[in-house]
Amino acid sequence: MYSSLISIAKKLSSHEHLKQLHAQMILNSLHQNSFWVSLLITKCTRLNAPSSYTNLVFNFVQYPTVSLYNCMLRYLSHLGAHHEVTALFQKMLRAEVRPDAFVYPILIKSAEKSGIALHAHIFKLGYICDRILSNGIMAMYAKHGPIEVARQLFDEMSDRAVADWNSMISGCWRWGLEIEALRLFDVMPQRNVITWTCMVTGFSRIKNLERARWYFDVMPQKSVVSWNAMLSGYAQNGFKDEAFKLFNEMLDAGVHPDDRTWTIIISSSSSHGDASLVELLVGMLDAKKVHVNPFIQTALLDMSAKCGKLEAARDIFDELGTHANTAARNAMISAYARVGDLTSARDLFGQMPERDIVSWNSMIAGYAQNGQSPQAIELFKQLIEVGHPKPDEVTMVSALSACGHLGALELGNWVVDFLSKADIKLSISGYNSMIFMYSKCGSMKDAMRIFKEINLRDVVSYNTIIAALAAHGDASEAIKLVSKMGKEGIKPDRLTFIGVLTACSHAGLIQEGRKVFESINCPSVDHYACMIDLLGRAGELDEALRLLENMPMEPHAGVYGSLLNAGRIHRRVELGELAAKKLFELEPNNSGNYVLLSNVYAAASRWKDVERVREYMKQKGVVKATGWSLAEYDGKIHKFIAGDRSHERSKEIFGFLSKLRQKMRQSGYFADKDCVLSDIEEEDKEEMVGVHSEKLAISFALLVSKPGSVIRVVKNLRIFRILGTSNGTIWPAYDEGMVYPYLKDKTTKC
DNA sequence: CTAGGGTTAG
Repeated sequence: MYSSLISIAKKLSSHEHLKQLHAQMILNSLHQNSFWVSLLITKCTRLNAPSSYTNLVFNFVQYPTVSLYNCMLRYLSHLGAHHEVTALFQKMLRAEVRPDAFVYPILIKSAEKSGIALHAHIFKLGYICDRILSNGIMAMYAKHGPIEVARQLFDEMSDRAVADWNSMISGCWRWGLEIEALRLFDVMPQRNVITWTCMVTGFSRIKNLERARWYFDVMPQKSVVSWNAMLSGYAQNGFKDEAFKLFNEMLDAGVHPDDRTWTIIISSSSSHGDASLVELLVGMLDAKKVHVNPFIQTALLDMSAKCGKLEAARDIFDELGTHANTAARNAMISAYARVGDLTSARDLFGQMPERDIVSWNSMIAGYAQNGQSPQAIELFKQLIEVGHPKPDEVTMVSALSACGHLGALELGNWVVDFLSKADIKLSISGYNSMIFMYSKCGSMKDAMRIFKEINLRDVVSYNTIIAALAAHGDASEAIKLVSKMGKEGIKPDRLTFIGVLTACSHAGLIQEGRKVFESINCPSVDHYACMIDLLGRAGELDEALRLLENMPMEPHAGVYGSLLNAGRIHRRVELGELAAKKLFELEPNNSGNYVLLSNVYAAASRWKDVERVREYMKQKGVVKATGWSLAEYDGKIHKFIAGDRSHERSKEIFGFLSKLRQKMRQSGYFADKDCVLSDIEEEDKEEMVGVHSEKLAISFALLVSKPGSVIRVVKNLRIFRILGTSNGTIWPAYDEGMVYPYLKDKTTKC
């Protein structure tokens, strides 16, 4: 009677088969039989059956035996449902089913993965003498800390098995006790493959690939796990070529890659973004008839997405169906975010049954990288409100970057404050994003402070601070830093030179700029654009033109843009026209170019030509991009669009603006053109085009400000600090450094 | 059913 059941059980390889078997069991009235249900649930574990189904099967049984409980606990633990493990264990105790020796290793493993302390207490009560259990408990402390407790248990052991040494060594590596791990390795009486593999992963983790490789090479035998460990070491540290080389060596050595090997290889080739590599790998998987599990599928999904094949990624995602775990969903979210489809990303994010920190980070970064900083910050605040999962460095990098793009210093300070209170450890990239935030918000002092405080800097740290100095026109400091980075053994890259050249340009340092330009090994188009900008701004327009004509590559829009701007500043209409002509070809829809050309004519008082450009724009259907400004007030960002009345206090703002103007006119006050509130003559034109966004922002700032408060209005590089309404003084915040030199000394009183 | 290796975010 059971033979047909056994034959079904043997070939179980899909969820469908599970259902078939269960149906047969019901037919044979075996769905109450602990033995058969155990068998089925063991299969469920292996095939990652959904918990809804497995729970159904389990709940059929009225009086489960100990071993059936064990199977179910193992299933839940495998699934990562550690709270359910605890619950089921308690249910088992309530049902007066006496736990046998097999249940504890399952519970310990679950406790180990989840760090649920409750379990540990249960075992400590009397199972410490069993060597497997004592190892389990020690391993738990080694993994989750405190490592000292693990050490104490280890020292108390009467006779230590290799497994105990291995757990302890692994724990030492995990908690950064490199020296102790090495010492234990040296003094232990016996070592096995696992011990050696521990050393390989240990050294990989601290990025010492050479020593990791040394242990890998000298180990007496290797298992697939050892190969995987070494491969993963290379992959995680960005040594893709070495990973591939080792993978080939592995195949040559006749070692069969397992599913984890494939996962590592696929994910490490993801960053290549090379479509042909996808085909190669998929071909290999086919040829070797590899069973593609959800891990491999997720890696494939991610790789397809990174090669720009969103459709293929979505296909894999749909194929995964119920097997799509959090990681797979996260991969899909970032795939959408990468192409800018934030709606789909957010939909998926909203539908997730469980969200881990990667889910939040993917979504927040998605917003931050697609120019939607307010949404990024909004989501970050939501995460803090929910309280879990705990934000990590990646979260903070995105949040800080969003604050930086908005110029929101108040928010930025809040994020930094949160970060230190939550005790989130930062690496170089975390500090770099802090430097970025401060410098974008105009707090050069803080940016410099962080830059000096961190003892490890990389090329990104330097590029960030140099770009900031460039924006402030502090060229001498920028040049100093380049030579400093040389002393620290950091090689300047493309972006470094762009930064220094920009700095020279803003400070008008032609000689220094020339020297820097000549020192660049193989200047790119961007470097030429910077150099032409530098020469052009400084008035050396003929030299700029010569440089342009002798470029070894085709100039891009940036190069002509620099020339056009130079033509405007120095009223060289013919150069401006030349540049504009090229720009209209290269970027026919960029309204900025048309505006710039009309400014060239305006600067030369050729009003007819100004009109002609405007006509030309209309004729071509080019719409001038709407201006916008931001004001940060009370931790919130207020956005103002030119001529727009959508702000909730719009009425008051417009009223305030007109009062302000009256006051200015009465006092006969007149300031020059760069002061936003001063260009009264433009008022009539505003009737047609709408009020400039910056005026709205500043009016708002003045309206809400209390004496002594600081309100920041940010647009491009201009930050206004409001000292109070009593005398209504505003000025560009050059005290914080964030202005071009030509804005200096432009203080307005209203 | 002790100890080593996997997917996703910057």
